[in-house]
Amino acid sequence: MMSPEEARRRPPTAQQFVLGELRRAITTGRLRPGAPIRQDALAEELQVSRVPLREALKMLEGEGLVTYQAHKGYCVATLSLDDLREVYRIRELLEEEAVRRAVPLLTDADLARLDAAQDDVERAAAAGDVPAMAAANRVFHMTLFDCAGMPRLARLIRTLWDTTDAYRSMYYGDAGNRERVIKEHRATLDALRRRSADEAVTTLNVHRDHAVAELEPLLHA
Amino acid sequence: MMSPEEARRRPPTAQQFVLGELRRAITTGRLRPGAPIRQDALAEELQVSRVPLREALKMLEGEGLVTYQAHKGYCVATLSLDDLREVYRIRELLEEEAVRRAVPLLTDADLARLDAAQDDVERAAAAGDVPAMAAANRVFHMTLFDCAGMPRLARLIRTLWDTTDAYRSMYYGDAGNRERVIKEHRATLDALRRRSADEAVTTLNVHRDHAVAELEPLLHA
DNA sequence: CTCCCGTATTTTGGATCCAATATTGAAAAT
DNA sequence: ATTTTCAATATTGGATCCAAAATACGGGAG
Repeated sequence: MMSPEEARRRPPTAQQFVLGELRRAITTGRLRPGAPIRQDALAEELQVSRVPLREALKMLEGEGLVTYQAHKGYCVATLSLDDLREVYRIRELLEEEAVRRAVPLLTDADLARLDAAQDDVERAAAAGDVPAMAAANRVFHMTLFDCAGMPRLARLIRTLWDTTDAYRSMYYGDAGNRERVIKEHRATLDALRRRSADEAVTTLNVHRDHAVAELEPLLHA
Repeated sequence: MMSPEEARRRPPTAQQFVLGELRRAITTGRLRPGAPIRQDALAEELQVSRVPLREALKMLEGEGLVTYQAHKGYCVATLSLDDLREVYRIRELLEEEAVRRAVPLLTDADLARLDAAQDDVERAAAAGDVPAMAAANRVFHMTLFDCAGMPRLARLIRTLWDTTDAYRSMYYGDAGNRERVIKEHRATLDALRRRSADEAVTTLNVHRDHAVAELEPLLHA
């Protein structure tokens, strides 16, 4: 038997539940990049059979979060340096488009939501809560991208973020990085309030470049 | 028992076999956009159980080729006019990047492969073989994109092509379109041989715009 | 005649079971 | 000691079976 609140949150199918759990486990780093995924053990841990687990894994394979070899199984995907640079380059292209489309459509309500998201980021940073900050940061950016009114574009960007989330958490471990992120967000918000797409794009590009510069060394380990 | 040739072609797992078959069925239009997918019937038709079929469907869901609703099942995805424009806009961004990266890296062997691909396109066009022309056209473009040395970018572009393939086949039904495609490919090849990224990008943009202009009316049906 | 409700049927979701493949380890041959 | 082979084990792949949900259908009330 499940408690009502639990039942409300839990997705209506086991595959969706497992998908969410797996995504979290990978993007938070609880499942390390490169680690093989033992279906039996994972299924038991999540209290489901292997069937919905395998469906969830196929989904993640499509998104590039796990790799698959026939008859050998799934592994958490690893990122090479080239992969990292490629992902960030593609993000640059897609996110610029999203921002340029979003800026003329921004409503006051949108700006308020962005402010609220930024507050969450700053609160998490002040508390030194790294996972919370990573989550809030993501909400901040996705809120903006969603304003572009291009759902497929937003989805692509999301999956690109997913592939590097496991590494991004490390980035927020550093207090200096946390502070810089906040400043850069404020600059972005400022540009958005002034409806300057060019400036918003520029500040976000700088923001991204800082992240990739910090991330690169971590990939050699 | 399987014949040796058949065994060699057929993927090592049923899920991969089904994935290929489904992809073909959807992109060639044998499974119509919007059509619900009856798992039992399809599984029997492909001579497999529902388990590998469902794994393949999850993969296609991730790529956006089918839609899924819990407890209701899968349908072949349909494209709205907005979807079409969005997909082509994203393609424009990503393909421009791919071409600009590819041009300085193009070897004579690459150009020879592109020429060969173009020959296939023209042969299929002369024969009036629409599916063959669609396939050859795809090979032509992907050959170029693969030269960029950005595998993730190429994969993204491929999945974007997949989502519109079902409609693109109609495009080649028209003889005028077939002829124009050939001309535009030749212009592109010319630009590539002269190592002019700008011109290649321009011709490909024109090429794409023609396609989307022809495709738009078809989406109202 | 229309609408609503309850039952029958279809279809999907998931668990278990068996088969096929890969991996591991130990014994034997060089 | 090293390598090779083969058997034992672990793990994945797939088929069948059962449960749960949605859809379709038919009867009754208004």
